[in-house]
Amino acid sequence: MGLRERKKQRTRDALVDAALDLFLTRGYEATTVEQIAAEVDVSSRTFFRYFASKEDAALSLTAEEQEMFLAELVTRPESESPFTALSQSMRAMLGILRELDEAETGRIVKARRLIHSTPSLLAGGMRLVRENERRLVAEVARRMGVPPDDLQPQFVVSLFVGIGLLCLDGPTEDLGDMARRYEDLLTLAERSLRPGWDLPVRPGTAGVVPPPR
Amino acid sequence: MGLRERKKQRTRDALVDAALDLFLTRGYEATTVEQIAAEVDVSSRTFFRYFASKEDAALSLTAEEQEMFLAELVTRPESESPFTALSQSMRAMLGILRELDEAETGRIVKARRLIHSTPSLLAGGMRLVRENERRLVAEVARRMGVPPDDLQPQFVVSLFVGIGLLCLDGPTEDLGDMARRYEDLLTLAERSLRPGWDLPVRPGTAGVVPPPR
DNA sequence: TGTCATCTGTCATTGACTGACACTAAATTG
DNA sequence: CAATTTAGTGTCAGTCAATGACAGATGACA
Repeated sequence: MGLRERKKQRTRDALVDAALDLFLTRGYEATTVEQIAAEVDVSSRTFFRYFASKEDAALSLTAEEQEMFLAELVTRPESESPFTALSQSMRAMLGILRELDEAETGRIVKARRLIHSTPSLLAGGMRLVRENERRLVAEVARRMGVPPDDLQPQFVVSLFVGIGLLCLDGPTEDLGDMARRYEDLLTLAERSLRPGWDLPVRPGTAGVVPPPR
Repeated sequence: MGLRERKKQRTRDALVDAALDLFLTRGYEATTVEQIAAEVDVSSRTFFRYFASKEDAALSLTAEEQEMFLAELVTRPESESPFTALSQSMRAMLGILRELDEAETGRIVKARRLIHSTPSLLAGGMRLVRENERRLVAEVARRMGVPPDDLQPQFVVSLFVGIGLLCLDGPTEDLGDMARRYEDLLTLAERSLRPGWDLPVRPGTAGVVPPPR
Protein backbone atom coordinates (compact mmCIF):
# COMPACT_ATOMS: atom_id res chain seq x y z
CA MET A 1 0.00 0.00 0.00
CA GLY A 2 1.43 3.35 -1.04
CA LEU A 3 2.30 6.33 1.11
CA ARG A 4 -0.66 8.20 -0.23
CA GLU A 5 -3.23 5.70 0.98
CA ARG A 6 -1.58 5.32 4.38
CA LYS A 7 -1.68 9.07 4.84
CA LYS A 8 -5.33 9.15 3.89
CA GLN A 9 -6.19 6.41 6.33
CA ARG A 10 -4.33 8.23 9.08
CA THR A 11 -6.20 11.47 8.40
CA ARG A 12 -9.50 9.66 8.38
CA ASP A 13 -8.82 7.89 11.67
CA ALA A 14 -7.65 11.14 13.22
CA LEU A 15 -10.84 12.85 12.12
CA VAL A 16 -13.02 10.11 13.59
CA ASP A 17 -11.08 10.19 16.85
CA ALA A 18 -11.24 13.96 17.10
CA ALA A 19 -14.93 13.97 16.23
CA LEU A 20 -15.83 11.31 18.80
CA ASP A 21 -13.82 13.01 21.53
CA LEU A 22 -15.27 16.45 20.88
CA PHE A 23 -18.80 15.09 20.52
CA LEU A 24 -18.50 13.22 23.82
CA THR A 25 -17.10 16.17 25.76
CA ARG A 26 -18.85 19.22 24.31
CA GLY A 27 -21.87 17.46 22.90
CA TYR A 28 -22.76 16.60 19.30
CA GLU A 29 -24.65 19.73 18.24
CA ALA A 30 -22.38 22.04 20.20
CA THR A 31 -19.37 20.81 18.22
CA THR A 32 -18.74 22.40 14.83
CA VAL A 33 -17.09 20.75 11.89
CA GLU A 34 -14.51 23.53 11.96
CA GLN A 35 -13.44 22.55 15.46
CA ILE A 36 -13.01 18.93 14.44
CA ALA A 37 -10.98 19.90 11.39
CA ALA A 38 -8.83 22.29 13.44
CA GLU A 39 -8.01 19.47 15.87
CA VAL A 40 -6.48 17.51 12.98
CA ASP A 41 -4.95 20.59 11.33
CA VAL A 42 -7.08 20.28 8.26
CA SER A 43 -9.54 22.59 6.55
CA SER A 44 -13.24 21.94 7.05
CA ARG A 45 -13.53 21.48 3.30
CA THR A 46 -11.31 18.43 3.69
CA PHE A 47 -13.53 17.05 6.41
CA PHE A 48 -16.35 16.95 3.89
CA ARG A 49 -14.14 15.13 1.43
CA TYR A 50 -13.89 12.27 3.94
CA PHE A 51 -17.41 12.35 5.30
CA ALA A 52 -20.65 13.23 3.57
CA SER A 53 -21.88 15.00 6.68
CA LYS A 54 -21.11 15.66 10.31
CA GLU A 55 -23.41 12.79 11.20
CA ASP A 56 -21.57 10.51 8.82
CA ALA A 57 -18.39 10.91 10.84
CA ALA A 58 -20.15 9.83 14.02
CA LEU A 59 -21.81 6.86 12.34
CA SER A 60 -18.95 5.68 10.13
CA LEU A 61 -18.03 2.88 12.51
CA THR A 62 -21.60 1.68 12.75
CA ALA A 63 -21.76 1.67 8.97
CA GLU A 64 -18.64 -0.48 8.84
CA GLU A 65 -20.20 -2.93 11.29
CA GLN A 66 -23.23 -3.16 9.02
CA GLU A 67 -21.00 -4.06 6.10
CA MET A 68 -19.25 -6.71 8.16
CA PHE A 69 -22.58 -8.20 9.13
CA LEU A 70 -23.70 -8.42 5.53
CA ALA A 71 -20.40 -9.96 4.53
CA GLU A 72 -20.89 -12.64 7.19
CA LEU A 73 -24.40 -13.38 6.03
CA VAL A 74 -23.46 -14.36 2.51
CA THR A 75 -20.94 -16.90 3.89
CA ARG A 76 -23.53 -18.77 5.96
CA PRO A 77 -24.33 -22.24 4.62
CA GLU A 78 -27.55 -22.61 2.71
CA SER A 79 -28.58 -25.37 5.10
CA GLU A 80 -29.27 -22.84 7.83
CA SER A 81 -32.76 -21.43 8.05
CA PRO A 82 -32.99 -17.71 7.31
CA PHE A 83 -33.32 -16.58 10.91
CA THR A 84 -30.56 -18.93 12.06
CA ALA A 85 -28.27 -17.55 9.39
CA LEU A 86 -29.03 -14.00 10.52
CA SER A 87 -28.41 -14.83 14.18
CA GLN A 88 -25.16 -16.61 13.44
CA SER A 89 -23.96 -13.71 11.32
CA MET A 90 -24.55 -11.36 14.19
CA ARG A 91 -22.66 -13.66 16.58
CA ALA A 92 -19.79 -13.89 14.12
CA MET A 93 -19.62 -10.12 13.76
CA LEU A 94 -19.62 -9.57 17.51
CA GLY A 95 -16.81 -12.10 17.70
CA ILE A 96 -14.74 -10.26 15.14
CA LEU A 97 -15.26 -6.94 16.91
CA ARG A 98 -13.81 -8.40 20.07
CA GLU A 99 -10.64 -9.46 18.35
CA LEU A 100 -9.66 -6.02 17.05
CA ASP A 101 -6.80 -4.01 18.48
CA GLU A 102 -7.47 -1.82 21.47
CA ALA A 103 -7.52 1.45 19.53
CA GLU A 104 -10.31 0.17 17.34
CA THR A 105 -12.46 -1.33 20.11
CA GLY A 106 -12.01 1.91 22.03
CA ARG A 107 -13.42 3.85 19.11
CA ILE A 108 -16.33 1.45 18.79
CA VAL A 109 -17.30 1.71 22.44
CA LYS A 110 -16.96 5.50 22.33
CA ALA A 111 -19.13 5.70 19.24
CA ARG A 112 -21.74 3.53 20.86
CA ARG A 113 -21.84 5.61 24.01
CA LEU A 114 -22.14 8.75 21.92
CA ILE A 115 -24.94 7.42 19.74
CA HIS A 116 -26.85 6.17 22.75
CA SER A 117 -26.68 9.58 24.43
CA THR A 118 -27.59 11.66 21.37
CA PRO A 119 -31.17 11.31 20.11
CA SER A 120 -30.49 12.54 16.60
CA LEU A 121 -27.60 10.12 16.22
CA LEU A 122 -29.68 7.24 17.55
CA ALA A 123 -32.17 8.09 14.82
CA GLY A 124 -29.37 8.24 12.27
CA GLY A 125 -28.08 4.86 13.38
CA MET A 126 -31.49 3.37 12.91
CA ARG A 127 -31.64 4.91 9.48
CA LEU A 128 -28.41 3.13 8.60
CA VAL A 129 -29.78 -0.17 9.83
CA ARG A 130 -32.98 0.31 7.89
CA GLU A 131 -31.08 1.11 4.73
CA ASN A 132 -29.35 -2.22 4.98
CA GLU A 133 -32.66 -3.90 5.52
CA ARG A 134 -33.32 -3.84 1.79
CA ARG A 135 -30.15 -5.80 1.08
CA LEU A 136 -30.92 -8.22 3.88
CA VAL A 137 -34.37 -8.86 2.47
CA ALA A 138 -32.90 -9.55 -0.95
CA GLU A 139 -30.49 -12.13 0.46
CA VAL A 140 -33.09 -13.81 2.68
CA ALA A 141 -35.59 -13.94 -0.16
CA ARG A 142 -32.97 -15.58 -2.34
CA ARG A 143 -32.33 -18.19 0.32
CA MET A 144 -36.03 -18.87 0.68
CA GLY A 145 -36.53 -19.11 -3.05
CA VAL A 146 -39.19 -16.41 -3.13
CA PRO A 147 -39.27 -12.95 -4.75
CA PRO A 148 -37.95 -10.03 -2.65
CA ASP A 149 -41.35 -8.38 -2.52
CA ASP A 150 -42.83 -11.43 -0.79
CA LEU A 151 -44.04 -10.53 2.70
CA GLN A 152 -42.42 -13.49 4.45
CA PRO A 153 -38.75 -12.58 3.99
CA GLN A 154 -39.62 -9.00 4.81
CA PHE A 155 -41.23 -10.15 8.02
CA VAL A 156 -38.29 -12.34 8.99
CA VAL A 157 -35.79 -9.56 8.40
CA SER A 158 -37.95 -6.96 10.12
CA LEU A 159 -38.17 -9.15 13.19
CA PHE A 160 -34.44 -9.69 13.23
CA VAL A 161 -33.63 -6.03 12.67
CA GLY A 162 -36.01 -5.15 15.49
CA ILE A 163 -33.95 -7.33 17.80
CA GLY A 164 -30.78 -5.66 16.55
CA LEU A 165 -32.21 -2.23 17.30
CA LEU A 166 -33.31 -3.27 20.78
CA CYS A 167 -29.79 -4.50 21.28
CA LEU A 168 -28.43 -1.15 20.17
CA ASP A 169 -30.93 0.71 22.29
CA GLY A 170 -29.99 -0.81 25.61
CA PRO A 171 -27.19 0.45 27.86
CA THR A 172 -23.85 -0.67 26.47
CA GLU A 173 -20.74 -0.29 28.58
CA ASP A 174 -18.70 -2.76 26.56
CA LEU A 175 -19.04 -5.31 23.80
CA GLY A 176 -19.78 -8.04 26.35
CA ASP A 177 -22.91 -6.21 27.50
CA MET A 178 -24.11 -6.06 23.96
CA ALA A 179 -23.47 -9.75 23.26
CA ARG A 180 -25.29 -10.75 26.44
CA ARG A 181 -28.31 -8.58 25.67
CA TYR A 182 -28.38 -10.03 22.19
CA GLU A 183 -28.46 -13.62 23.48
CA ASP A 184 -31.26 -12.76 25.91
CA LEU A 185 -33.30 -11.37 23.05
CA LEU A 186 -32.67 -14.45 20.91
CA THR A 187 -33.89 -16.67 23.74
CA LEU A 188 -37.01 -14.57 24.04
CA ALA A 189 -37.58 -14.79 20.29
CA GLU A 190 -37.22 -18.55 20.31
CA ARG A 191 -39.76 -18.82 23.12
CA SER A 192 -42.18 -16.65 21.15
CA LEU A 193 -41.94 -18.13 17.68
CA ARG A 194 -43.28 -21.37 16.29
CA PRO A 195 -40.65 -23.89 15.18
CA GLY A 196 -40.05 -23.56 11.46
CA TRP A 197 -41.72 -20.16 11.30
CA ASP A 198 -38.95 -18.83 9.05
CA LEU A 199 -39.20 -21.60 6.45
CA PRO A 200 -40.92 -20.69 3.21
CA VAL A 201 -44.65 -21.38 3.31
CA ARG A 202 -44.48 -22.71 -0.23
CA PRO A 203 -41.00 -24.25 -0.36
CA GLY A 204 -39.44 -22.81 -3.49
CA THR A 205 -36.38 -23.75 -5.47
CA ALA A 206 -34.05 -22.79 -2.62
CA GLY A 207 -31.29 -25.08 -1.39
CA VAL A 208 -31.64 -28.00 0.99
CA VAL A 209 -34.57 -27.86 3.35
CA PRO A 210 -32.98 -27.60 6.80
CA PRO A 211 -33.62 -30.31 9.39
CA PRO A 212 -36.50 -29.59 11.78
CA ARG A 213 -34.06 -29.09 14.69
CA MET B 1 -63.05 29.26 18.94
CA GLY B 2 -61.84 32.82 18.27
CA LEU B 3 -60.90 34.39 14.97
CA ARG B 4 -57.26 34.26 15.92
CA GLU B 5 -57.14 30.51 16.31
CA ARG B 6 -59.08 29.93 13.12
CA LYS B 7 -56.65 32.13 11.23
CA LYS B 8 -53.73 30.23 12.69
CA GLN B 9 -55.23 26.90 11.71
CA ARG B 10 -55.80 28.18 8.20
CA THR B 11 -52.21 29.37 7.87
CA ARG B 12 -50.92 26.07 9.15
CA ASP B 13 -53.04 24.05 6.74
CA ALA B 14 -52.03 26.32 3.88
CA LEU B 15 -48.37 25.82 4.73
CA VAL B 16 -48.73 22.04 4.82
CA ASP B 17 -50.59 22.06 1.51
CA ALA B 18 -48.05 24.32 -0.16
CA ALA B 19 -45.17 22.29 1.23
CA LEU B 20 -46.60 18.96 0.08
CA ASP B 21 -47.38 20.30 -3.40
CA LEU B 22 -43.95 21.88 -3.89
CA PHE B 23 -42.17 18.85 -2.46
CA LEU B 24 -44.05 16.54 -4.78
CA THR B 25 -43.47 18.62 -7.91
CA ARG B 26 -39.96 20.06 -7.49
CA GLY B 27 -38.65 17.50 -5.01
CA TYR B 28 -38.05 17.78 -1.28
CA GLU B 29 -34.44 19.01 -1.20
CA ALA B 30 -34.91 21.23 -4.22
CA THR B 31 -37.67 23.15 -2.46
CA THR B 32 -36.62 25.93 -0.09
CA VAL B 33 -38.53 27.06 2.94
CA GLU B 34 -38.67 30.51 1.41
CA GLN B 35 -40.59 29.18 -1.60
CA ILE B 36 -43.12 27.49 0.64
CA ALA B 37 -43.57 30.64 2.71
CA ALA B 38 -43.91 32.78 -0.41
CA GLU B 39 -46.69 30.52 -1.68
CA VAL B 40 -48.71 31.34 1.44
CA ASP B 41 -47.63 35.00 1.50
CA VAL B 42 -45.80 34.63 4.75
CA SER B 43 -42.21 35.23 5.82
CA SER B 44 -39.96 32.21 6.21
CA ARG B 45 -39.51 33.19 9.85
CA THR B 46 -43.20 32.51 10.32
CA PHE B 47 -42.84 29.09 8.74
CA PHE B 48 -40.45 28.17 11.53
CA ARG B 49 -42.94 29.41 14.10
CA TYR B 50 -45.33 26.72 12.88
CA PHE B 51 -42.83 23.94 12.21
CA ALA B 52 -39.61 23.11 13.97
CA SER B 53 -37.97 22.26 10.67
CA LYS B 54 -38.63 21.76 7.00
CA GLU B 55 -38.91 18.02 7.65
CA ASP B 56 -41.44 18.66 10.40
CA ALA B 57 -43.83 20.18 7.87
CA ALA B 58 -43.65 17.08 5.68
CA LEU B 59 -44.11 14.72 8.62
CA SER B 60 -46.69 16.65 10.62
CA LEU B 61 -49.54 14.47 9.38
CA THR B 62 -47.67 11.28 10.20
CA ALA B 63 -47.01 12.65 13.66
CA GLU B 64 -50.71 13.29 14.11
CA GLU B 65 -51.49 9.72 13.09
CA GLN B 66 -49.03 8.50 15.71
CA GLU B 67 -50.84 10.49 18.36
CA MET B 68 -54.17 9.07 17.25
CA PHE B 69 -52.78 5.57 17.48
CA LEU B 70 -51.54 6.11 21.01
CA ALA B 71 -54.86 7.63 22.00
CA GLU B 72 -56.62 4.51 20.71
CA LEU B 73 -54.28 2.20 22.59
CA VAL B 74 -55.10 3.56 26.03
CA THR B 75 -58.81 2.97 25.38
CA ARG B 76 -58.39 -0.75 24.64
CA PRO B 77 -59.83 -3.01 27.36
CA GLU B 78 -57.35 -4.58 29.73
CA SER B 79 -58.73 -7.99 28.82
CA GLU B 80 -57.00 -7.85 25.43
CA SER B 81 -53.50 -9.27 25.23
CA PRO B 82 -50.81 -6.66 24.46
CA PHE B 83 -50.40 -7.55 20.81
CA THR B 84 -54.15 -7.77 20.27
CA ALA B 85 -54.57 -4.33 21.81
CA LEU B 86 -51.90 -2.92 19.49
CA SER B 87 -53.44 -4.52 16.41
CA GLN B 88 -56.92 -3.31 17.26
CA SER B 89 -55.63 0.22 17.88
CA MET B 90 -54.11 0.23 14.42
CA ARG B 91 -57.36 -1.00 12.88
CA ALA B 92 -59.28 1.68 14.75
CA MET B 93 -56.91 4.40 13.58
CA LEU B 94 -57.12 3.30 9.97
CA GLY B 95 -60.90 3.37 10.35
CA ILE B 96 -60.86 6.93 11.62
CA LEU B 97 -58.60 8.07 8.78
CA ARG B 98 -61.10 6.80 6.25
CA GLU B 99 -63.90 8.87 7.73
CA LEU B 100 -62.20 12.23 7.40
CA ASP B 101 -63.27 14.85 4.86
CA GLU B 102 -61.76 14.67 1.42
CA ALA B 103 -59.32 17.56 1.91
CA GLU B 104 -57.75 15.76 4.83
CA THR B 105 -57.52 12.31 3.25
CA GLY B 106 -56.04 13.97 0.17
CA ARG B 107 -53.31 15.49 2.28
CA ILE B 108 -52.63 12.16 3.96
CA VAL B 109 -52.26 10.28 0.70
CA LYS B 110 -50.05 13.03 -0.71
CA ALA B 111 -47.83 12.98 2.37
CA ARG B 112 -47.55 9.23 2.15
CA ARG B 113 -46.55 9.30 -1.51
CA LEU B 114 -44.01 11.99 -0.76
CA ILE B 115 -42.47 10.16 2.19
CA HIS B 116 -42.28 6.93 0.24
CA SER B 117 -40.44 8.61 -2.63
CA THR B 118 -37.96 10.60 -0.51
CA PRO B 119 -35.33 8.55 1.34
CA SER B 120 -34.54 11.18 3.94
CA LEU B 121 -38.22 11.61 4.76
CA LEU B 122 -38.71 7.86 4.98
CA ALA B 123 -35.92 7.87 7.53
CA GLY B 124 -37.53 10.78 9.35
CA GLY B 125 -40.85 8.95 9.44
CA MET B 126 -39.21 5.93 10.96
CA ARG B 127 -37.59 8.19 13.52
CA LEU B 128 -41.03 9.45 14.49
CA VAL B 129 -42.31 5.92 14.85
CA ARG B 130 -39.33 4.92 16.93
CA GLU B 131 -39.75 7.92 19.20
CA ASN B 132 -43.24 6.74 19.97
CA GLU B 133 -41.92 3.29 20.63
CA ARG B 134 -40.83 4.37 24.10
CA ARG B 135 -44.35 5.41 25.01
CA LEU B 136 -45.76 2.23 23.55
CA VAL B 137 -43.38 0.13 25.60
CA ALA B 138 -44.40 2.00 28.74
CA GLU B 139 -48.08 1.30 28.10
CA VAL B 140 -47.55 -2.36 27.15
CA ALA B 141 -45.32 -2.95 30.18
CA ARG B 142 -48.01 -1.47 32.41
CA ARG B 143 -50.56 -3.83 30.90
CA MET B 144 -48.28 -6.79 31.41
CA GLY B 145 -47.48 -5.81 34.96
CA VAL B 146 -43.73 -5.71 34.38
CA PRO B 147 -41.21 -2.87 34.53
CA PRO B 148 -40.66 -0.92 31.27
CA ASP B 149 -37.05 -2.07 31.03
CA ASP B 150 -38.16 -5.70 30.86
CA LEU B 151 -37.21 -7.27 27.53
CA GLN B 152 -40.59 -8.85 26.86
CA PRO B 153 -42.71 -5.70 26.35
CA GLN B 154 -39.86 -4.25 24.33
CA PHE B 155 -39.89 -7.31 22.12
CA VAL B 156 -43.66 -7.24 21.66
CA VAL B 157 -43.65 -3.57 20.71
CA SER B 158 -40.62 -3.93 18.47
CA LEU B 159 -42.33 -6.73 16.57
CA PHE B 160 -45.47 -4.68 16.17
CA VAL B 161 -43.64 -1.53 15.13
CA GLY B 162 -41.73 -3.60 12.59
CA ILE B 163 -45.03 -4.61 11.04
CA GLY B 164 -46.12 -0.98 11.03
CA LEU B 165 -42.97 0.04 9.21
CA LEU B 166 -43.34 -2.72 6.64
CA CYS B 167 -46.84 -1.45 6.13
CA LEU B 168 -45.52 2.07 5.61
CA ASP B 169 -42.77 0.85 3.36
CA GLY B 170 -44.95 -0.84 0.80
CA PRO B 171 -46.56 0.89 -2.16
CA THR B 172 -49.56 2.89 -0.97
CA GLU B 173 -51.94 4.32 -3.53
CA ASP B 174 -54.75 4.80 -1.06
CA LEU B 175 -55.76 3.98 2.49
CA GLY B 176 -57.35 0.73 1.36
CA ASP B 177 -54.02 -0.58 0.09
CA MET B 178 -52.49 0.14 3.44
CA ALA B 179 -55.23 -1.59 5.41
CA ARG B 180 -55.01 -4.66 3.20
CA ARG B 181 -51.24 -4.90 3.53
CA TYR B 182 -51.61 -4.54 7.26
CA GLU B 183 -54.05 -7.44 7.51
CA ASP B 184 -51.78 -9.65 5.42
CA LEU B 185 -48.93 -8.93 7.77
CA LEU B 186 -51.04 -9.69 10.83
CA THR B 187 -52.00 -13.05 9.32
CA LEU B 188 -48.35 -13.82 8.71
CA ALA B 189 -47.50 -12.84 12.28
CA GLU B 190 -50.20 -15.09 13.69
CA ARG B 191 -48.88 -18.01 11.65
CA SER B 192 -45.37 -17.37 12.95
CA LEU B 193 -45.98 -16.80 16.63
CA ARG B 194 -46.83 -19.25 19.37
CA PRO B 195 -50.25 -18.77 20.95
CA GLY B 196 -49.91 -16.70 24.11
CA TRP B 197 -46.45 -15.46 23.17
CA ASP B 198 -47.34 -11.95 24.27
CA LEU B 199 -48.52 -12.91 27.75
CA PRO B 200 -46.15 -12.13 30.60
CA VAL B 201 -43.82 -15.03 31.32
CA ARG B 202 -44.23 -14.39 35.02
CA PRO B 203 -47.81 -13.13 35.25
CA GLY B 204 -47.57 -9.94 37.24
CA THR B 205 -50.16 -7.78 38.92
CA ALA B 206 -51.73 -6.79 35.60
CA GLY B 207 -55.46 -6.97 34.99
CA VAL B 208 -57.44 -10.06 34.05
CA VAL B 209 -55.54 -12.75 32.23
CA PRO B 210 -57.11 -12.87 28.77
CA PRO B 211 -58.78 -16.07 27.56
CA PRO B 212 -56.58 -18.36 25.44
CA ARG B 213 -58.53 -17.46 22.29
C1' DT C 1 -61.61 52.96 23.58
C1' DG C 2 -57.52 51.66 25.44
C1' DT C 3 -54.56 48.21 27.20
C1' DC C 4 -52.49 43.69 26.74
C1' DA C 5 -51.01 39.41 24.89
C1' DT C 6 -49.99 37.28 20.71
C1' DC C 7 -48.61 36.94 16.01
C1' DT C 8 -45.73 38.51 12.41
C1' DG C 9 -41.98 40.75 9.52
C1' DT C 10 -37.28 42.39 9.24
C1' DC C 11 -32.58 41.99 10.16
C1' DA C 12 -28.46 39.81 11.52
C1' DT C 13 -26.00 35.66 12.44
C1' DT C 14 -24.40 30.95 12.80
C1' DG C 15 -23.20 26.64 10.89
C1' DA C 16 -23.69 22.73 7.53
C1' DC C 17 -22.65 21.86 3.03
C1' DT C 18 -21.18 22.64 -2.16
C1' DG C 19 -18.78 24.23 -6.40
C1' DA C 20 -14.77 26.28 -8.63
C1' DC C 21 -10.09 27.00 -9.00
C1' DA C 22 -5.35 26.95 -7.92
C1' DC C 23 -1.56 24.63 -5.66
C1' DT C 24 1.15 20.83 -3.78
C1' DA C 25 2.84 16.22 -3.48
C1' DA C 26 2.60 11.47 -4.62
C1' DA C 27 2.51 8.16 -8.44
C1' DT C 28 3.83 6.84 -13.04
C1' DT C 29 6.23 6.66 -17.24
C1' DG C 30 10.03 6.93 -20.52
C1' DC D 1 16.26 10.75 -12.87
C1' DA D 2 13.32 14.19 -15.03
C1' DA D 3 8.64 14.94 -17.05
C1' DT D 4 4.01 14.31 -16.73
C1' DT D 5 -0.13 12.73 -14.95
C1' DT D 6 -3.14 12.16 -10.94
C1' DA D 7 -5.08 12.74 -6.47
C1' DG D 8 -5.59 15.37 -2.19
C1' DT D 9 -5.87 19.87 -0.09
C1' DG D 10 -6.64 24.93 0.96
C1' DT D 11 -9.03 29.10 -0.14
C1' DC D 12 -12.92 31.57 -1.43
C1' DA D 13 -17.53 32.49 -2.47
C1' DG D 14 -22.08 31.18 -2.04
C1' DT D 15 -26.71 28.68 -0.73
C1' DC D 16 -29.82 27.28 2.59
C1' DA D 17 -31.74 25.79 7.11
C1' DA D 18 -32.40 27.48 11.54
C1' DT D 19 -32.34 30.85 15.57
C1' DG D 20 -32.35 35.20 18.41
C1' DA D 21 -33.66 40.07 18.94
C1' DC D 22 -36.48 43.78 18.20
C1' DA D 23 -40.30 46.46 16.35
C1' DG D 24 -44.78 46.89 14.35
C1' DA D 25 -49.52 45.01 13.64
C1' DT D 26 -53.74 42.82 15.15
C1' DG D 27 -57.14 40.18 17.52
C1' DA D 28 -58.75 39.65 22.67
C1' DC D 29 -60.89 41.77 26.43
C1' DA D 30 -62.03 44.95 30.23
